[in-house]
Amino acid sequence: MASGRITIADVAKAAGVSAGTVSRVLNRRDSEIKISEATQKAVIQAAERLGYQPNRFASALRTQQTGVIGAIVRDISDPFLSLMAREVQHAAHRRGVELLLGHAENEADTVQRQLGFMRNWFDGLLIIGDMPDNDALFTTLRASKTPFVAVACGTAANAPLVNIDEVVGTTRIMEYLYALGHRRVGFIGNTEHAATRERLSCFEQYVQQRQMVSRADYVQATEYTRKAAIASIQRLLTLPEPPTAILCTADLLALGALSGAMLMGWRVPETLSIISFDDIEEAVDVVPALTTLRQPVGAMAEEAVNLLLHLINHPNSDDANRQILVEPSLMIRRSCSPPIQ
Amino acid sequence: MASGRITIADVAKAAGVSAGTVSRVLNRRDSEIKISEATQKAVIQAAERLGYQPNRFASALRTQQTGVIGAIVRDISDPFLSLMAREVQHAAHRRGVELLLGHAENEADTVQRQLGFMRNWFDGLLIIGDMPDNDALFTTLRASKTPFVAVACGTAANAPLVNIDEVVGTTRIMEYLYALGHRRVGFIGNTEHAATRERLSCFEQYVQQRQMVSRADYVQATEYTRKAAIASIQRLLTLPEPPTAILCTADLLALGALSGAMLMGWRVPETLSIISFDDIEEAVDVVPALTTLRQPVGAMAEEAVNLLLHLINHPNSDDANRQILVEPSLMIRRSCSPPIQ
DNA sequence: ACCTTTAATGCAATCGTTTGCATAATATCA
DNA sequence: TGATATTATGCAAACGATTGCATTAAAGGT
Repeated sequence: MASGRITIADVAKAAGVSAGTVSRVLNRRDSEIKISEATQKAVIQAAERLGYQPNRFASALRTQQTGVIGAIVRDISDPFLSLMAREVQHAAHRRGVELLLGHAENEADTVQRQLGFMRNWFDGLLIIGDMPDNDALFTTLRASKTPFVAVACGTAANAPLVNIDEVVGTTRIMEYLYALGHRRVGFIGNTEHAATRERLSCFEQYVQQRQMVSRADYVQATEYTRKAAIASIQRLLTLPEPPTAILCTADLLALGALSGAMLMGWRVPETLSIISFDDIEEAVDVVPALTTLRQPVGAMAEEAVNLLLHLINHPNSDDANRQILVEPSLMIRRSCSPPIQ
Repeated sequence: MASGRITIADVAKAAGVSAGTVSRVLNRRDSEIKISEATQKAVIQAAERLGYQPNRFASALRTQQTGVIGAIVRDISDPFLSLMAREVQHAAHRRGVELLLGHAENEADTVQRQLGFMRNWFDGLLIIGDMPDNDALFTTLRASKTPFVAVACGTAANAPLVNIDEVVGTTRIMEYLYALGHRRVGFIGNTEHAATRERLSCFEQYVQQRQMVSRADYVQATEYTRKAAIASIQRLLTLPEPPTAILCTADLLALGALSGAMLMGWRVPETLSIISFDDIEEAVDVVPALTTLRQPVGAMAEEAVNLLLHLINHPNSDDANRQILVEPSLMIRRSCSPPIQ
């Protein structure tokens, strides 16, 4: 900790006032008890001169809050989630609060550990990405009265959340594919994630409604790794009647699918179209650039931080289950074209 | 914060002992003052039954330490650094201490902000990745007597650090390229990073020593983004006598270079070899899989945490400038082959 | 049986802030 | 000019854990 040695008492002495007064001038929220201009100057100068840094622990002990929020990220090295982590921190800074990140390793007991730890440290928590045992997590949080907001965990949870509108998003993708002429579409995603399940059900509904080709083996439930996506697409492409387009529920999977297809000698988009969700940085730089449904990460991060701050400051408001759905947008690039035959 | 209501006093009352005793049984380091078996049982049971969770702020206020360490990461959505962040947290957990992450946004003032904040909160700090103003940062840290370890910041800093041996690594790469027959090698890297400068100087030395083709425009100083790497390689490949192999100081840059080369119709490794540093997850899944110098992230993370913990527990030890260099290893995959002509 | 050692626990001060209440100083009014 | 309202500050009690010192109770020695 290396605590700066000088305390509020030192500043008080230097400024010739009492400790209470120092405290008041240093964090007076406007329209509170008045302090004369003269003492304000004196205190501030003294504090500056001595390089006073308040001891956050003493403060937290007394006030029961820390002014910092925590974010538990499912997997910090997932490109989409780390982007969200970055934006969320940025948004918090803009609002003048600190934010610290914890990585959950995508494992249930690590999540619990992080949770038990961070709950005591922070004024509120952001849950970023679908954890292994999402609902249990939310229940715990609610029970302990910890303010929290779930980000990018799907839209179904009974909790305050920020997410894209999955139905709108999936439909937009399917409409695009349909308009290009695709009737045989494969699906690759990790169905352990709530959001993926929502996308899948919307996908299936669309396929049925438009009377596209519906085959059970067109849907590949896979782990959320590039490697798994490679295996999945290889399975898809060796089917007797392979799909002409593949919908991946994340750019990460699409990148794997792309590698897998290339390894088998397919060409994207000439002989196979690939479309996905997220729009991570890499999506635009890879060859071919990915056509993907962009999640507006910056806007989502901002909404999430705002909502959390609101919940912290109004513990009993009726926004306790506010669900914020933001609109995604389709970034049309190079990985899709009309099917060949 | 949602502070669990019950305090040590409640536990004391329930167990029929004093608060001091409760404190002693709950965190007795072995071989200290003795407590009778009976009271130990009573206290532990009471604590369990009431679900007692110590208030970490009170504890920190009194003891001047928190039992958690912080890690400032240059850019949390950099694939290599986020891998390091993940491993570092894992290593800390194995050692029984908590670790929290902060993202520095790769900007000098955000670094300062994070620093001023985290210094007061944590027992020690890990600095992960080369920050814009590295040396100033270390000086500040040293001045404030904050225990810290620099990870993946190069080997030159006057600070306790963990890094690969850059000379060994770069030499290994160059020897491999030379053995394949390459004599015209391009270099892409962000020379604002200390590690990159070390690699560059080693690169130049090797080129000279082996009398390979040495041209100023073979060295492309670039930003650390895929996009910038694309631009760099395009410049390299339009040279009158373009290199036959490209050395990128990071896989991220290699991936950009790969895209750039493909866009211009070059084929890797058939007409151009690409080699790099890091070995991120994607390196093995991309097509062609990258030949790259692996940084043993897990081992580095473990060394870093161990060293930091040591510095925290022995503030005046003479390890204050311990430099730990670990050995990298070349992962030979598909992105390099002998030059064509 | 009394004195000394040892073992087990309680007491109370302390860490540095914040904040309700009391007080001193000044201004306002009759 | 004295009584009252107002303004600016000081005082001291929390917040919840840790820990040096004092104390009690039990054990050991002669």
